[in-house]
Amino acid sequence: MIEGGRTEGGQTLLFLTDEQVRKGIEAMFFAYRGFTADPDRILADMAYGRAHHRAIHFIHRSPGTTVNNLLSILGVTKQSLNRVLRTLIAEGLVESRIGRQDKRERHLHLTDEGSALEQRLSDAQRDRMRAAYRAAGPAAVAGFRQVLEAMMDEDMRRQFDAMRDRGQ
Amino acid sequence: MIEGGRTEGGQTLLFLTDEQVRKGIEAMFFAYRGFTADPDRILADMAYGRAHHRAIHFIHRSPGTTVNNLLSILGVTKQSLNRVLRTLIAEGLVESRIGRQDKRERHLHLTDEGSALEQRLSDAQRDRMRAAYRAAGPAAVAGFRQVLEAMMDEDMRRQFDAMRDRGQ
DNA sequence: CTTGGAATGTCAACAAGGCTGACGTATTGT
DNA sequence: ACAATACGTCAGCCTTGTTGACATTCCAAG
Repeated sequence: MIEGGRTEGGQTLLFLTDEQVRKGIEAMFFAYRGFTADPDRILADMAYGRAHHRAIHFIHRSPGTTVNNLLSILGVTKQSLNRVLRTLIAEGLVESRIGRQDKRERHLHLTDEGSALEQRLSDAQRDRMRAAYRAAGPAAVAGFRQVLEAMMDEDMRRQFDAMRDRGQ
Repeated sequence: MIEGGRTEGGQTLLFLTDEQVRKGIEAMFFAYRGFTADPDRILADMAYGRAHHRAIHFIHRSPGTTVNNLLSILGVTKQSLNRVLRTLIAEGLVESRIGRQDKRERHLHLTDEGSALEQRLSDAQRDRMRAAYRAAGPAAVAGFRQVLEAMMDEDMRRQFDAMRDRGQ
């Protein structure tokens, strides 16, 4: 599928039909449902939702990140994030430490309990992703990542690349 | 990136590290934001949201589809869909025709006005997708689709494949 | 012909998680 | 001293999801 008559220059002619693109859109829609399904199931039993998952994920990813930083990564308002963060701090999953240089800043860390939940959630999500990766193979995964990156907004791609550099 | 020491058997060893998988998860998160950004911007000016877009998309895709059918594609409750559908019908974007064989069923169609909005929305979304496809190239697109399909739930994949067969 | 079940619609109530606007409090930099 | 920054919070609104209850209409089986 998604083949397309290569020209002599290595270009393709047929793979950009509206139908192909539309199928990509729908694949994205259905895949995202699968992508969030497992953590959602876990969170449904608790008082948390997808928003909590996202916060926990990125705090785990960047321990000590500030509220403002997290805000721009998640792309929500501080009021919205605060509501989530407040419950996570109250329940002892996240710790908020006052900055040492700049005391206005709050640096966010997962507690042991927070890390445990993060582990549970990302295990579920990673299992699915890993299975998909395994089924598709490394070449497909490389293509997958290329297309996703090309699909991001500029700002997002910058955020993403910044995290990638650190993560590697 | 996402390389990985091939063994003699054509298997790979290194591309399934937690870090690689985690990056895939984050790529999915950021890319989905980009994916929905353009239609969301258009809809923000109107009284509609993402739910309306989804309904319109799949009605366009499968004209005459029943409410139940749409329900299972979208994966929401009938009450939730009904609220969306009611406004779309009231505003004259969607037409609901009583079934000829089974008069309990309602067959959904876009009106001209509904088609016009669908066009506007999917043009925006397709432009981004098309740009991403073009930037990544056909091989990457094939991999992208493979991974997305592998990421879906069984039921979703069945839905998706059914639509693919018709769409081609 | 009656009756059970299926498909649909509708009302009500509620929750999550977005949003805006306004305001308060430290703290920092000019 | 004063403006700007980082953060928290209150109040209120919207969309979009949920459950539960109930009415209607129709098909199909007894």
